[in-house]
Amino acid sequence: MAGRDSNSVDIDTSLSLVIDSNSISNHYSTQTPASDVVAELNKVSKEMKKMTEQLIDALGRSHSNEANLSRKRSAEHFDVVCGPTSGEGIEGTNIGQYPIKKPRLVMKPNVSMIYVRTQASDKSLVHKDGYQWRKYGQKVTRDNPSPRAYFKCSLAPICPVKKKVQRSVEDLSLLIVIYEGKHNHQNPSEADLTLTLLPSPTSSTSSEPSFALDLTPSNLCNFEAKISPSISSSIYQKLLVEQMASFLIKDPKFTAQLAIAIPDRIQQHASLGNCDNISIKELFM
DNA sequence: CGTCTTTGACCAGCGC
DNA sequence: GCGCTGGTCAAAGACG
Repeated sequence: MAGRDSNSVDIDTSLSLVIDSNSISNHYSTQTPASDVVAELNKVSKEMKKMTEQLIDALGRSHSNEANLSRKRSAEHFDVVCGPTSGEGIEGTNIGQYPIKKPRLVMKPNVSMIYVRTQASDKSLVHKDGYQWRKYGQKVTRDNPSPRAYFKCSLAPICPVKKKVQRSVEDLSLLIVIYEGKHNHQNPSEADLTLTLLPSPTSSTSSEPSFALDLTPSNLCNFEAKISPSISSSIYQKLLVEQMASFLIKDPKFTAQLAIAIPDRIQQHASLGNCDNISIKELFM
């Protein structure tokens, strides 16, 4: 995989789409009031929309430069496709004003890429995402002196997901993680993160409704789609949301604050007689 | 002893 | 057909 002459180059250099888990962790301190968390959620949702537009713009520019690409293996045609969007790819979409050339339209389904900021001193290619991986290879590629590590989901062959991890050639503290496929099982580390945001039959006696909020990344994609319906058809927004969500939901401080904030907001809506079938968007807007 | 990582060899796709 | 390159395999070693 050559970062220099694929779509990833523009993401890396001009957009700098990087999530720093440490900064998120510090940001949502346990001292943060619930109302501040709600305000932050609003802010984050707006930023996500803005970043999505920037990403689409950057990718569009990279597509416009594709005619200058040197020879490339078809397998090297990088696919920025997120999550369970099998068959969607970029095919058939027209990102902004930039046309997409046909030869690059052969996309692998269920391929996504994330950037992870790590300690610059950390030379390992370990990226902890909650799933268990088995390393099956490592290779130094032509365009990057840093080795690329190949991982399979530890549940293989039941789970066909693979991931490739490599340090950015331009920023050694940046880890590029490319996922291929979709897990057909639950993330072990997320299994206990499921709160309740659906009307519960057992809560009928209480004035405070019980809810179930599924905080798995796939569902947060839906959450984001509600936030910005104008670009909900974009496949790239899922990439952004999954990346952000995966960090947010793994931060115990953030989830704790969210657990406090949600019932608080629900109660506010309930007091306005407005608690049936409430969406996340309505809850925080 | 079982599991995981390392690493050289091998294979397949692509351009020339 | 050949060389280059990325991806995968599998034996050997490390580790708990």
